[in-house]
Amino acid sequence: MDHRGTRDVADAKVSSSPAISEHPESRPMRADAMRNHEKILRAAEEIFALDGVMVPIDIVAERAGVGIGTLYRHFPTKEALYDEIVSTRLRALIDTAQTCAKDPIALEGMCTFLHTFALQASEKQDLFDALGQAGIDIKARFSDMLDELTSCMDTMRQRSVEAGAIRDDVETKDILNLVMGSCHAAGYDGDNGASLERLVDIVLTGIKTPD
Amino acid sequence: MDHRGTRDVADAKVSSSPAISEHPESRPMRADAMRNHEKILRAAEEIFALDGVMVPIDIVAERAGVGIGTLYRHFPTKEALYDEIVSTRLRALIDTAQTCAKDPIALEGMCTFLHTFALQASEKQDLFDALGQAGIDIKARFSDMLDELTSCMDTMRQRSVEAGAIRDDVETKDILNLVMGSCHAAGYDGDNGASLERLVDIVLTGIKTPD
DNA sequence: CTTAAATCGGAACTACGGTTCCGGATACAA
DNA sequence: TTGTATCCGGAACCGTAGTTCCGATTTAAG
Repeated sequence: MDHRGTRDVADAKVSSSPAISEHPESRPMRADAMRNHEKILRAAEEIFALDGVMVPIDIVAERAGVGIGTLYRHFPTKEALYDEIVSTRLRALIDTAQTCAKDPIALEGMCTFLHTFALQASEKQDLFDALGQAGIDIKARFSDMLDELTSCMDTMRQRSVEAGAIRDDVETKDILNLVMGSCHAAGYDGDNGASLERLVDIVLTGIKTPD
Repeated sequence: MDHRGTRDVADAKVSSSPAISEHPESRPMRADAMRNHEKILRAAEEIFALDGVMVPIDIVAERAGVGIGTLYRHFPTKEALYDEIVSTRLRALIDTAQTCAKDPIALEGMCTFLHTFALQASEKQDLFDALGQAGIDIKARFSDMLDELTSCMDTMRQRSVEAGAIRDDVETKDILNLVMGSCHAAGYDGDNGASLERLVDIVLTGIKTPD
């Protein structure tokens, strides 16, 4: 026992160059605009991670050192901004999942992934929100990515079951929600990392086949 | 394995007689007023259970067949109404916990309680909200009851540990949050009961001492 | 039946968060 | 340097949810 890992993965930066690609014909975005776009993204990343989806939009603008109007020029909607951030994070998580799903030792991959997953969800409040809490509609927004993620996890689960490593009567989504519960537990104590690892291990113990 | 139970407990009715006790001197509450008080409480119970804390207050009034003004006459605040409902439910849960804490077989009591707890939290959305989600401030409102509940659970946990039945490195609050995670999982599928039992069992397996 | 106190109902007020709009400022090509 | 297309800022607007207020209605005592 002791499946730490958390690898390097899943801490990608939100980037993309809005200057180009939008309308290949027109002039590139003005320098100050690009700078602001970046500042907003940066601020949103920090604030959403800390306070989640519920934070008022003007807080983000303020933090970015930018007016509300400017923010809305770059992102037509609060949701649009939120999407940008969360989908990037989800994308990174999916990449991790895909890697883990290929681990020669199925259970090993599962453990690694769940720990990474838990860490990310507890560090990034927005991700956490998107993954479970909040409105159902928010979930719908990322449904395709969610499906992709779930399907990766299902691969891990199935392979582990076939290897006789975990119980065959547990659904993938159950595992996911159990881990989310762990995040919730660890989150509200300011209790960083330490206990989260332990909780995830409890869940893992629970889904393993009894020796 | 198969610790069902869910006993009879924990389904108490919200009651109390507002007519008396308020001002022992003054006249008793008018008949229609008492009827309305009751109707409001009844409606709130149903709606909060179904939709949680977030439901607009006028929905409750409407359901009770009463004007908003009337509702506010009886409960000066949305929170007041919410308090009434949730604290009654919490009280019932504490009673169950106290009973379970006395079970001669410590682990048995723990299992019974956790299943009851999970069932209640998943059936009564408001209880669920109060216990975890939502704002931290809501939690603060019931802090003394929460403490009482936690202390009961801690008794169970400690006795189980002493009996060598469960791991000694798990905190009470961890257990609670793990179970909440289960509720969350079961809740959003309209998946009633069946899978919830299974999830709680997973958690229980996870916290037991390896054979 | 009369009448005053208690209660009812819902329009209106308040606070808050998202979004729009437009006069003024800025970048940058000519 | 100048002109203009682009961008900035934040006041104002809108919808939503909680709460207050007061004229209309009802209870029940005399």
